[in-house]
Amino acid sequence: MNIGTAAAHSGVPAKTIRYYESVGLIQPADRTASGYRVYGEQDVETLRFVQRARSLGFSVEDVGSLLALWRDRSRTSAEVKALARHRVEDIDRKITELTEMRETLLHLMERCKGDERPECPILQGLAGKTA
Amino acid sequence: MNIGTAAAHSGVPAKTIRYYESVGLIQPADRTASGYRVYGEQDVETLRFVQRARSLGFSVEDVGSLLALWRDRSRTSAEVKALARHRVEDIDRKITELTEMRETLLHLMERCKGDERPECPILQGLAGKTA
DNA sequence: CTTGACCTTACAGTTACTAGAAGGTTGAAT
DNA sequence: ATTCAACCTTCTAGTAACTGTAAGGTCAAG
Repeated sequence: MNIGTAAAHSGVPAKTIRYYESVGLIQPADRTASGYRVYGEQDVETLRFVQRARSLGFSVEDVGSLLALWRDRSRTSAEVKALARHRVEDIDRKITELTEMRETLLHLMERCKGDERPECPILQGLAGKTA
Repeated sequence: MNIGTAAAHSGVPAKTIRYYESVGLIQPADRTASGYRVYGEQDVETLRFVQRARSLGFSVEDVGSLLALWRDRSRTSAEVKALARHRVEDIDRKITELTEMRETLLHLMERCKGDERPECPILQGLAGKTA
């Protein structure tokens, strides 16, 4: 199948597939005589794997490691679990950070009337005035 | 004061100050005869404002709007509050997304022994096998 | 044999900086 | 007067992970 079909089957845009190939995340596809990339079922599966891992927030580089582990029959499940654990820790850090931003913003908004008048504690807060 | 001092006082790195100037977020600074940028207290305050807004996750473009509102004596607090509300909504969406990623990952990890054996439900899950 | 959908490469743009290179300025110590 | 470090200047390029666009080749159908 051509790249467009592989894209439709895997959920990864054709452009992105080419990009992944260019950065070495996936193997270069075979080509027809005229230069078209050709994909098989196995390739589509790999693409789907990549897609799921990316959607869980693994970086392209992480996905590379995950793919290597996926293909390595001798790897231990501990290695994979460690990567997943790091990812969860990253996520936790981000959630904490976002939650703090949210609190601060809500706190500022609470005191802002949000009417036609110019007085705005939000801007005052951003300006650093404790007012 | 020179850019380094302004950087130290505002918490915005000198390089970043130049960058903000180059993209038009802040006004071009005055220059000495030899070309050094010169800053005053007011500039440092602006920089601090920018820094706080950025740390709350407003984009540089958003901060531009915020700065305009900050300087505009005739603006209504409703305008400012609307920007803040959008930002909170963005944050909420991100938190939801991250929480979902976290759940999925934890769910996969739960079933992975994480020992020396190769069996790994995490990889199977990423591969799309419901196993 | 032309049309339209598909494919190819290559380059620019996105966000918000950050690193590095090459060189000029300043102020203090020698 | 000179030297030295610490500052400043501009410019280019790199980061993550694509996405958009241009210019052009290919394929199957009518």
